[in-house]
Amino acid sequence: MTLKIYNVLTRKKEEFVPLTPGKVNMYVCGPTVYDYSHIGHGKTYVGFDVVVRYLRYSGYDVLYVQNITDVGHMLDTGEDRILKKARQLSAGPMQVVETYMREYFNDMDALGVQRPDISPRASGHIPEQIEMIQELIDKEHAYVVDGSVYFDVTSFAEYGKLSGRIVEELEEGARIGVRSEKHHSADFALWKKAEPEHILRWPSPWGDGFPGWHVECSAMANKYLGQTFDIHGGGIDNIFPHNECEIAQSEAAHGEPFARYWMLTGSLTLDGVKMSKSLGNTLTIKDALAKYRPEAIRAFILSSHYGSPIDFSDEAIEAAHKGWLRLWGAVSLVREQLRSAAEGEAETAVIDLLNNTKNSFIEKMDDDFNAPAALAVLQEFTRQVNTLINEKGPHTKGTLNAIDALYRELGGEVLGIVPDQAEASADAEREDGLVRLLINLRAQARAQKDWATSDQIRDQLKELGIVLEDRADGTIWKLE
RNA sequence: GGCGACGUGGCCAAGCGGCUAAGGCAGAGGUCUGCAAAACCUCCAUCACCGGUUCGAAUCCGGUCGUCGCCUCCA
Repeated sequence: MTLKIYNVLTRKKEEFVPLTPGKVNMYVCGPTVYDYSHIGHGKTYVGFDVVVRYLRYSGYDVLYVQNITDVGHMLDTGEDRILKKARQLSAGPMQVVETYMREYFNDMDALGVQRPDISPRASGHIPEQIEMIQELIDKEHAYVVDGSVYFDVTSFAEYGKLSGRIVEELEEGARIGVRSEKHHSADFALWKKAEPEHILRWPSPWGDGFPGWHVECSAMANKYLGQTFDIHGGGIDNIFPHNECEIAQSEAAHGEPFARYWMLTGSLTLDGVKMSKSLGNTLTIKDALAKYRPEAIRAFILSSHYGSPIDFSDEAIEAAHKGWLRLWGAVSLVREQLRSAAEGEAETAVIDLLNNTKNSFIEKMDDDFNAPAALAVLQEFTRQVNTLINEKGPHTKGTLNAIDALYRELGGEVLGIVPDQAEASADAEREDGLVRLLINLRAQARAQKDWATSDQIRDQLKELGIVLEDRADGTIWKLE
C-alpha cells in the first residue's frame, strides 16, 4: 500500500515519496487575522488536519508549519486590512492581530483541529524577509523603485507553472493606471515603502516600509522547512497570484525547487454563493458551532473530497449530522455494553471484520486522502456492528473493546469525529448517575405495566434533551 | 475575454476503462417493540446531451448546453 497524492503542480495523482524517508515537511498557508474565522477556513484547515493526522497515522514524522499573516495583506485600496480594522476598533494593529489570532486558535481547537507544530507570524520574520528580498535583488530578479521592491516576473521563466497563467496574457487583463512604477503589470511587491500614516513599518535597506504579502510564506517556509520541502497546502483561491508568487520568489532566490507536492482545497460556498468578506455573506465558525456540534461540522466537511468545492446549507449539514449520529450511536452502544460485558477474548469473526474494515479504510485514505470514501467504510462497518450488537449478543469484553478501539483509531485518531468519551467532567458523571437512577425507577414502573409513569419519565427527560431508548437488554440514554 | 474545475438516484457524494455504479440523508414497505425511539431487512440511478476511440466507457477524445472557481481582497 502506498500513499498517492494529487499534485496540483503536475495535475496528476502521484505516489508520495518524501524527501527524507519517514519524514514529511509540510507548509499550509494560514489565515490573515483581522476578523473571526468563517466556515470556509474550517473546511480548509479541517481538510489539512485530516491529511496531517493520516500522515502521522501512517507512521510519518510530520513537521507541520502554518503561518499567521499579520502584516502586508493589502486591500484593493492599498490599505492594510489589519490597519483598517485597527482604526475601526480604535485599537493598535498588534492588538487586533492578537485578538483574532487567539480566536482563530479557539475556533480550530473547538473543531478538533490539531495545532500546527509551528505557527510563525509574518511580523516576527521581517529580517528573514528582508534577507530574501536582498537575495532576489542581488540575483536580478527584483528591482527597487522609490523605496519599494518588486519582483520581476519576466526574470523567472517558469512564472505561471502552478496556475497555468501566461505572463503575456496577464498584461492584457491588468487594471489600467495602477502601480505604474512597476516595470510589468504582473510584477508584484516584495517590499512596500510606508507612507507616513502607515504605522506597521520597519526599517530596511530601501527605507521604512513593510513586506508584501507573498514573501512571508517563502521566507518562513524556507526558515523552518528548508529550501525544498514535501507538501505545500492552501485554498485553491490562493493559487494565483499568491502561491504562484511564492514559487517564483523561492525558486528564483534559491535556485532549488520549492514545494514538491501542491495540495489545494476546493472552496466552500454558502447556499450556492461563494462566501467572501467583501460580499458580507459569511458564516463564522462560532455561529456554526452554536447550531451544530463540532463532529457534525467535521463530518460535513469530510463528506466531500478535500479538493472538491462544497456547498454549506442547513439541509446538507443536517444530513451529515444525522449520518454521524448513526455512527456515534453504534459507538455509544458498544461502550454501554462494555460496562457489563463478561471477560473473554475477541471473537475471530469480529477480528476478521475489524481487519477488513481497517484495510479498506487505509486503502481509501491512501488514495489521495479520500475521506468521504473512508467515511463510507465506517458507515458500512457500523451497519455490521449494529447487527452484531443487536442480534448476536451478548459479546465479550474482548470483542467490544476491539470494536471500540477501531472506532477510536479510524474515527477518532484519523478523522477526528469519534470523541474518546461523550463528555469528561464531574458534572457529566453526576448527570449520568441521575439519569440511570431515573431509568431504574422507570424500569420498576414498566415491570408493573405502569405506562403512565414510565412515559412521563421518558417524555420529561426528552424535554430536557435526554432521549431514552428501550432495548431488549435494558434502557440506554443519549443526548439529543 | 483568458485559465481551470465540475455536471452520477429527490438531496449530498464516492467511483475515473471491465465484478451486481460505494456510503449518508430523505421516501415507501417490513421485522422488532407496551407505546416510542433506535437498529436491521427490502425497494428506489445506466451516470447532462450528441458524436467518436475501444472487444468493452459514468470513466478516454471532440463538440453542445449548464454550474462554479480564479484572473482584483479572500482559506
